[in-house]
Amino acid sequence: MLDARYLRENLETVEARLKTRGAGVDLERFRQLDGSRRELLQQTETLKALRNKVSDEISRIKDKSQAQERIAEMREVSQRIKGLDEELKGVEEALENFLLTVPNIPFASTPVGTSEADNVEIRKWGEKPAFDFAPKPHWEIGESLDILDFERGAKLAGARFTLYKGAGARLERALINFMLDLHTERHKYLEMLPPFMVNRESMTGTGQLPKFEEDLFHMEGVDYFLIPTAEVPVTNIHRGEILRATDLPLCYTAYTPCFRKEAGSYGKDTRGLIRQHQFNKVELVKFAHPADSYSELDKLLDDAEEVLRLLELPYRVVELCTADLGFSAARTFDIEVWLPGQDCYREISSCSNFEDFQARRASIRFRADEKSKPEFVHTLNGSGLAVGRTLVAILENYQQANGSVIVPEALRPYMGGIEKIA
RNA sequence: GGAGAGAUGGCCGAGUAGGUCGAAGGCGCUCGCCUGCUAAGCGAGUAUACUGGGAAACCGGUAUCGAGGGUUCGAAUCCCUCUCUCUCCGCCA
Repeated sequence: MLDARYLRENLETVEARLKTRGAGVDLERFRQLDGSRRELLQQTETLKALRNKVSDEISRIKDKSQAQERIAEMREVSQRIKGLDEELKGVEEALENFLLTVPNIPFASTPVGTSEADNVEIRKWGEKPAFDFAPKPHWEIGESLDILDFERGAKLAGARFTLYKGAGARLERALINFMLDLHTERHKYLEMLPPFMVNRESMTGTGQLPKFEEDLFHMEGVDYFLIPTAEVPVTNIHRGEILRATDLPLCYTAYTPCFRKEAGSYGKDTRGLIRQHQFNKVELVKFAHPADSYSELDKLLDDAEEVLRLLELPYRVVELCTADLGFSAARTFDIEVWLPGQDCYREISSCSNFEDFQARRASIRFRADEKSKPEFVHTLNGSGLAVGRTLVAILENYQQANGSVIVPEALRPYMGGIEKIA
């Protein structure tokens, strides 16, 4: 959520910068709502001040029969206050609802673009493997090794669900543990294991609601949502809190499954593990001092890249252009891993700085020092990494001519020492 | 699922025959003084949001005692609904 005061004072600038995202925002509506809010506020508060003053006087009068006239007056004042408050409430709700649907302002240097084609490649790492045979896509490898069962996944739940079997299940689990160990032991993140369902407030805090409810699985009977990413519960850990500046940055990592409806992606990535309703992810989340948030973003990105470097999987980093930026993000770098079976790079991590956008929604603040006023922290997060897609990358990059798959060396301790899935 | 108890400021904890309560007291913390031996004493300060004025320092107004609604001139205090926490019973990995 953007700061109403900042918006009020910089309406044109904000409007121009939001336009680069491609979504037009009618800030005139804001101007109207904000104006009438302040007008109503002044009216009702003036009356309340009067009422408080007279009520105080009444309390001093011993003989209440002497106060009847003023009581009658105040009765009327109270009625007017009630009316104004009701009107004000309506305006404030409308204003709040409006502000909750306005996306974040892109970072100053974010490349301006009109589609994902305008994303900018920042760097590449690793050598694409050379094959003396035609590399297969992971769904073929997985099925012929009998470690991924798409048909039975569909039988159990439906399309976009997969059953992992044997070495496939173990590989997924090994990856989760490998990533968590790396981030906790080497990168010094604190591990969290949060609820996989959250309430409406949490979803609003990170920006999934109110705008994107159709992407979420909602429980029947209770107002809970399945989390689409650990970002939601982990960022909301400090919702409504005031943190100590000396504790920043707070760096958390969490493994969770993620649940997404993938509405609007019919026919897209229908084969294999790329786009599932349920997938595993290890997430990195930071709460940072505003002055440090962009250097923290660089570090977070590097922490995520480290997973691929250790697994020796080729990848590239791209910076998202204004049109491709997520609703809450100010700046985002995607890590894309090389998938030889599909002859393309695919997103495996998305690392963003949300600046104070989520912090304002969720009221996550810090005090620079004892005396100063609380300020909003900057929140950041990134996948470190999407586990299913990492498994995909391993299958495709480490596949052999005979159909087997070599286990990356860094992963072998997590796989009971086995070197090959055959 | 059944029965009961509770939710006050950073923490602890007063405050229910409605007014002088943004809220006693203590702890903690900050600043100053004193003292001097590793601690104590004294004084002052110490919530947040919105909003009006001001260049600013700052001054004023309103709201907030779990959340929302009601009664009343006036509610932390009375009434209703909800949420959460705790205890006991049942069930259960």
